[in-house]
Amino acid sequence: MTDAAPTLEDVARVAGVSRATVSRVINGIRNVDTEIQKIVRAAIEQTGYAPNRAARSLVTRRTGAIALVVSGAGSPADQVFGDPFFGRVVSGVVDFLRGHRMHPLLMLADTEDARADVIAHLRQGGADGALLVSTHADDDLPARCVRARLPAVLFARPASSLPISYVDLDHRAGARLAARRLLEQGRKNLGTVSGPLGVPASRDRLAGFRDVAGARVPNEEGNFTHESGEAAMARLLAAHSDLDGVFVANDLMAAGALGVLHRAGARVPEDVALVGFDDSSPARSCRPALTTVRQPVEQMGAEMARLLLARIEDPARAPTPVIFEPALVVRGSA
Amino acid sequence: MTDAAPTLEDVARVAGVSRATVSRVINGIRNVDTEIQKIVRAAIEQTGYAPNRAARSLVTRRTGAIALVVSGAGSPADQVFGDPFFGRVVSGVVDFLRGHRMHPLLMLADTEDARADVIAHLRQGGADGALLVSTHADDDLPARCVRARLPAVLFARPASSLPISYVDLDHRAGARLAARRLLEQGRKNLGTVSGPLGVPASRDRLAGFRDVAGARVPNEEGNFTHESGEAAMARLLAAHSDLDGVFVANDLMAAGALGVLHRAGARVPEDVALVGFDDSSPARSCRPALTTVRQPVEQMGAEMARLLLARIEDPARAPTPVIFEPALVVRGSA
DNA sequence: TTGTAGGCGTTATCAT
DNA sequence: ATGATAACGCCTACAA
Repeated sequence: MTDAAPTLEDVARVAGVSRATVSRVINGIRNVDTEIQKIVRAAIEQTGYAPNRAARSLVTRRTGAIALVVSGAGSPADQVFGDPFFGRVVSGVVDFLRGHRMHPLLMLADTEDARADVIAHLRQGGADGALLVSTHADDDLPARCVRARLPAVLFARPASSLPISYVDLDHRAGARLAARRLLEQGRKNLGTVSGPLGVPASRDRLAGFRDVAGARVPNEEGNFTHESGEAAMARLLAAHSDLDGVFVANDLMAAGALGVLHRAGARVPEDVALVGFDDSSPARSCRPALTTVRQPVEQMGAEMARLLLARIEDPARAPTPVIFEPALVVRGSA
Repeated sequence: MTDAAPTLEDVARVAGVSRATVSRVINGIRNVDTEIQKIVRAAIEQTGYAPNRAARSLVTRRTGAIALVVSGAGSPADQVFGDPFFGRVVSGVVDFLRGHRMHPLLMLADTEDARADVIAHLRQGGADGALLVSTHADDDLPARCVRARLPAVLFARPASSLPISYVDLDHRAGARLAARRLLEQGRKNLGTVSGPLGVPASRDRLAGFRDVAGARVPNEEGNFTHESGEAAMARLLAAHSDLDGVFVANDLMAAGALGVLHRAGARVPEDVALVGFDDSSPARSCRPALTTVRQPVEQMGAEMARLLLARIEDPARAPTPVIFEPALVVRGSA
């Protein structure tokens, strides 16, 4: 048993044909005699041949990989990958990609060095394109991809207008759903806990809620973590003891808020109705389970991948935004 | 502006030197005149040159990528990537890899086709090696990697002995820690909720708990999900109403158990002390926060990556198991 | 339908 | 210290 991996040449020799013919068989190109196909396949089997990806990429200029980048200054690895939200994005992406025999290359772009590395990697042809999930609105990676003409698709609309495809949710409409639910349940004294107001999605959700609930409903700002949800809810409760309906801008914070209400002796939903956002796993595991606004994250991830592959296929393709509609999921909390 | 990416040749022409010299500068090989280095760097800057990864891989036989495989029959994408545990593994792996300018290629091997794809990908040189995280004990991917002589490292000891490196936790010792804590708190009537007994880690944790708490302590089997924790706790409570100390084999289930106890009117820790396992995010967000057995998952992920790179560097390297020690983290629940 | 031959962009081995 | 030059393994006109 020699150690060098068999090449097209070896297979061709065993099959008694030329390299070109073997290549054709492997790439499923017609115009190859059925009988010869059999012989070639047998030779492939016998030699244990596996095409060399690097050699193939060199000529096809495709790698079969795309970068899945979590971008934004200072987002510690453990915080990002631990977030159930990101897990859902990944899940949707992987699920779509597998059907196309492609795989995502995970990259964390939390420092300038790391961002430069992402760009370099793409420019070197280390991946055919990039899926960008920014954690901060002022992330400059999208613009750098555009400038370098690298195929890329974003999760969430870019802060400044850019010729680039992205997927997003109609956050504002989602928050309106939450407000209406609370109103329909007869709640009179509403309040809300928003996400960090630096990110567009947070602002949109707050705006949507106020569209329906009134521009003056009190808000406390959180940062999407469980702890911040507890803290914000506590502040809200301290300032407005008569609250009977609360919209919390994501489920993780809502779970925290639920605990605070509980310990304050308020029954949910009897005394205070609570609506979350995302429909992520915490929403299902809370007791009572959360009534929440569903964001089809997996689908959004899949769509991102679809847009990217289309763009890779046709570089001239015009950038497209795809906006998803939220839906209210009614459970026990409101 | 032409469209073809500049090559070594282009840079060489601009700098007025040979391709070889440019290559040397790029790869940081000594024996290059300082003055010429400057000229070459300027030419690189001017041309906007970026080395072609495929061409480089073709000769170096390295890709700079490793496969991070979640393996095991039928583990739906959303369940896997949503698991905070997997997020921690990824986090540790990415963190270590970035220092070595390498990136993980995410692959889900939940069907035979997908597993074959993983092997094929590696054999084709699509990645330099694989990190395998199996969800089932009877996963055959590790054996297939060994057979194909593909560098691989496992998370958790393989079911059947295999010449392959792996990282693992001393689960049994961890469970003993939990049992001792409960005993020290003066608890007399202990019970436990185990993970699925098909997986070695679950069996080890149960065995460890019984080492200290007694071979006959009642157990109810769960499957590591929140819901299964609720169900198992409910069964345990129904059969043993006098329980005053419970060890639940992971935090997710423990969070479920906590809710069940709560609704059953049992105060934690006053009436029933509860100890979890993992020290994952739910442990911190529960109220009371969970006393739990910490598993240094991020470190374990990093070590996996370290072992793999060492093996890639030196294919003759002997397989090594690395076992981590658990630690008790005391919070409010026990 | 099949074979021939050139080229993809690097690295690495030689001379010089 | 630098420059030719030969691989690396594959795809793809083009020719037959």
